[in-house]
Amino acid sequence: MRGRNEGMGPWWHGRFRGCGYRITAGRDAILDVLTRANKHLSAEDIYLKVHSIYPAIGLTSVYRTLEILADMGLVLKFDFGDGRARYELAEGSKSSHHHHLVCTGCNRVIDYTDFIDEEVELLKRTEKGLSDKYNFRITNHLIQFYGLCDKCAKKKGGE
Amino acid sequence: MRGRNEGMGPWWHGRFRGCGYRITAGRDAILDVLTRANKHLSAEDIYLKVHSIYPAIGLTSVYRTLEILADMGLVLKFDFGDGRARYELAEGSKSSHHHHLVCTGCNRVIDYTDFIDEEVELLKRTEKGLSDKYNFRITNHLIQFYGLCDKCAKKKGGE
DNA sequence: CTCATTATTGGAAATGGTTCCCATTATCAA
DNA sequence: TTGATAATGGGAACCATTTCCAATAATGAG
Ligand SMILES: [Mn+2]
Ligand SMILES: [Mn+2]
Ligand SMILES: [Zn+2]
Ligand SMILES: [Zn+2]
Repeated sequence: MRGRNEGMGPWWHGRFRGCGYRITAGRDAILDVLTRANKHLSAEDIYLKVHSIYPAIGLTSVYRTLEILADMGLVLKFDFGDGRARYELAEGSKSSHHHHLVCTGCNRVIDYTDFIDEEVELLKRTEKGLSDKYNFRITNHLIQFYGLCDKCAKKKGGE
Repeated sequence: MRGRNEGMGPWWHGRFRGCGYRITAGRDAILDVLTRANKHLSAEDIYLKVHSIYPAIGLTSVYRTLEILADMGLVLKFDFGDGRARYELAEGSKSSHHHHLVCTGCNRVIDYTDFIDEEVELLKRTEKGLSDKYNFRITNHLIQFYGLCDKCAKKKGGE
């Protein structure tokens, strides 16, 4: 009845060691926060959350760790147009592959998975075609829709 | 045999006046550069090009004008991950709607229109669905593929 | 055309997210 | 346990973009 991870650390330890990275308290805490988070956090958001658990953390280390995680493909880095990068754990236990709906009025971001199957299917074909034609090794894609959320549309429409 | 624009200024003068904006030499020069450009220019790129034609221009005005143009939908603003915004004239005389292929190795960007019809058709359906479900007024979308161009793939593969 | 109104301008300074630097510390293989 | 060295944190540097404001120029009324 024991969990099958009895005795070993969290899932990401293996990935880290595999890439030659050391396991540190700071990195553990950052992954912890990312795993727990359901929103799209900025580096400072993450720094503050980690800081309350592990006060020795430095903002610089947060940036460094996020860069490593992004390189390893464990987190995704987004630009939603508010001047700071946003991070979220890539496809994992909780989250599944999704795209974003961004309100240009209030910067609210909605994760959507509707139509994701059709989209992914078309994307696969497109990727294949583009890879062949332009000799590109495609590793990732970004799809975002921009517009006004209900509240912002009302606000603008009412004036 | 005269051009049908005899006597009136360039095409964007109407758009500007319609929005209550004044026509200035700086704005004319910026639009000129944007119309002529075929690459994805940064604000500084534009500033330098305009400066050689109209030396009185200031970088601040370039930023201001680009913001106006983006708001009016005449130019599109992109983030290709190199730390500065890139601008291109929206669907116009020369350019047609297209998406981007971004090399994460050297930051090269390729405009592609392959599959654009299928993509746009799916996007339309997706937009409709998302608008209804999330009550969003969608005005725009962004699609980018990331990967390594042939040169960068070779460089990494060879090591 | 002349003039008054006021949007626009350029330059300098401020902003703020991110990166760099480096002396100190912590990890981990041997 | 210990040595090699990866990782750290904090302050300073970086740099694209904004802010500020006095000077200027575009526009419409007369
Ligand atoms: Mn998301
Ligand atoms: Mn383009
Ligand atoms: Zn909104
Ligand atoms: Zn490349």
